[in-house]
Amino acid sequence: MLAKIKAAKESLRNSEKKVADAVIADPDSAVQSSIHAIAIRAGVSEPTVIRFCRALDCVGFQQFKLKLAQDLARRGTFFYQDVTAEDTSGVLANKLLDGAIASLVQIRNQINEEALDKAIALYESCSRVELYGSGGSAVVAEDAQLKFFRLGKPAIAYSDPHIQHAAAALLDRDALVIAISHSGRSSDILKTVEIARASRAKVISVTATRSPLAQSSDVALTVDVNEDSDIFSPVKSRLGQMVVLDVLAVGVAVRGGDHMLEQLAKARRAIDFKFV
Amino acid sequence: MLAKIKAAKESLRNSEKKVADAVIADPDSAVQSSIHAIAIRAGVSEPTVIRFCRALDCVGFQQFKLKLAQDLARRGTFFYQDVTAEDTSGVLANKLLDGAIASLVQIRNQINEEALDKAIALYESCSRVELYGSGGSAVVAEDAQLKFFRLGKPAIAYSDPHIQHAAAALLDRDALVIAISHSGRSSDILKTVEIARASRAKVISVTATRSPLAQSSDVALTVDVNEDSDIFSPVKSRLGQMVVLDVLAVGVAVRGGDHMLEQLAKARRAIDFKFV
DNA sequence: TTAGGGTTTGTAATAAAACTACACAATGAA
DNA sequence: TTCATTGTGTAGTTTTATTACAAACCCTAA
Repeated sequence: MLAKIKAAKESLRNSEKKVADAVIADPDSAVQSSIHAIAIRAGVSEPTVIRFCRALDCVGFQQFKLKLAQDLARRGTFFYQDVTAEDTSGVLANKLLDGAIASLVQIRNQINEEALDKAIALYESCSRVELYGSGGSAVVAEDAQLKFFRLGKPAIAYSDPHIQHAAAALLDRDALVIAISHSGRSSDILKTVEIARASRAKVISVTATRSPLAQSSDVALTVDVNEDSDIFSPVKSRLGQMVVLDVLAVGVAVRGGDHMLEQLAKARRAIDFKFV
Repeated sequence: MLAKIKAAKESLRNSEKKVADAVIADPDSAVQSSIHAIAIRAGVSEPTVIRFCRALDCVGFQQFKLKLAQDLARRGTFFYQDVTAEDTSGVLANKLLDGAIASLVQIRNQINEEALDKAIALYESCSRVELYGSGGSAVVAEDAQLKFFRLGKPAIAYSDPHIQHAAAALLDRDALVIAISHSGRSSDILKTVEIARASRAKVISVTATRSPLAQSSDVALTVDVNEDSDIFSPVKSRLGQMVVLDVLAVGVAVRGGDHMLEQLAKARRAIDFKFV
């Protein structure tokens, strides 16, 4: 629509051109304005605005506004923008959400199907799962625990590194570790994984590509995200980790066939009803 | 917007529900209709249609139509698809990520700037924060705690409803509660908030539009998401809640000026290095 | 240059849509 | 049952969009 206005502009009458300029100058406010407001802003009369709409193949002003609104909604995908002290809270929210969306899109484009299949296979051949994550990643580990313990095998999350060490030492070859870390460079988690592997447990890591943690695990589900703009701890990678673990859990569930899916749906409804 | 309508439907009055049904049944024609036409199709009076729009946080019918139109325009980029047992893990991952992305886009389009400003003001005027969430929302509460305790005021998260009750009873007028719940209908969280308000604490809720929890809090930061396709507990609303709380925390931080932002950046680097 | 055709634009009136105020009806608690 | 509260519709008001028409403009040709 905006393109259409620009293209049609030359063939418009003079005062209609003024309308075109006013709309192009600030399309966002145009969709919220009445004919009256636009007429004033363009310095023309109200019927001129209607004639402008008709020139653009719209039956009236309302339809024009609707088409323009839909156009604006579609424009511009999502990208990072740093927040500044001058942003209103609405602008701020949009920037942060755009960033979060952009990072999920990035993850979507980076999925390693092979790793995912391997990870699913590892879950299927294990008898229990332990999830390790500290700091921000502890939250992700707990969230994943909620999913995995419904899949039929014991699942437990530890966030304290000392307890992780102790737990890892008690694992055996039937245990599966899921180690979560944004950077994959924290000495605590590396030590924990080392101990776990010494106990012959399998290790899936959810972390950054080619990080030490990724390299020392059997399968790495990588989550790489542009974190520069995060003020707090990395929210975006947290979101990404949660989604990737959801993918893993759903992947396992789907392999279990319709029966398992139904059971999970039931479980979900029961829990939703009470808790969420 | 459609998700918002679905989420709010239960809390609407009977004849408003008829409007909701009519809109959901054929949203495409709804955006082209006048109040009159929609009123007839839903079998209600015209003011009821307007009241329906207002219930959805729109200032009037026009704004409602505009938002709905934009919503419809945006759909189709990323959209929900149910997973099936035949999906390869790659397809599965794409479907789930698309769904997650779509839900964040929805949230982005629903930001209530006014509520956000109020929430920021509430934080600024409180002396400490308590975060309450159970089940899946407990994870979100913990995540938010990590952010808020860096902002300079004590912040603590409780996930056990009994402890929440006890904690809420001990609050005073300087305390701020952030209550997190997907449905906003769990009796536990409602009871907790009731106690908190009796203690004269302020309450921000992160929950579904017009849910009982939203209605019984001072400010509601609404997160409405289409959860039909989730196999496990609502992942998407979890993501949304986390992002919304991130927006709130960043909003507070930004109001603190450049000095605060620098400090947070420092804190972040220190913690990243060690933990994440 | 100016009279007359068409074209462009605005004014004012009309129609339609959105919205408000209020009153009646339904519902639920005392 | 009565009273209070909530919900819903009717009728009127305001705002917005649209139409009809006339003034202004511009070009061409006498």
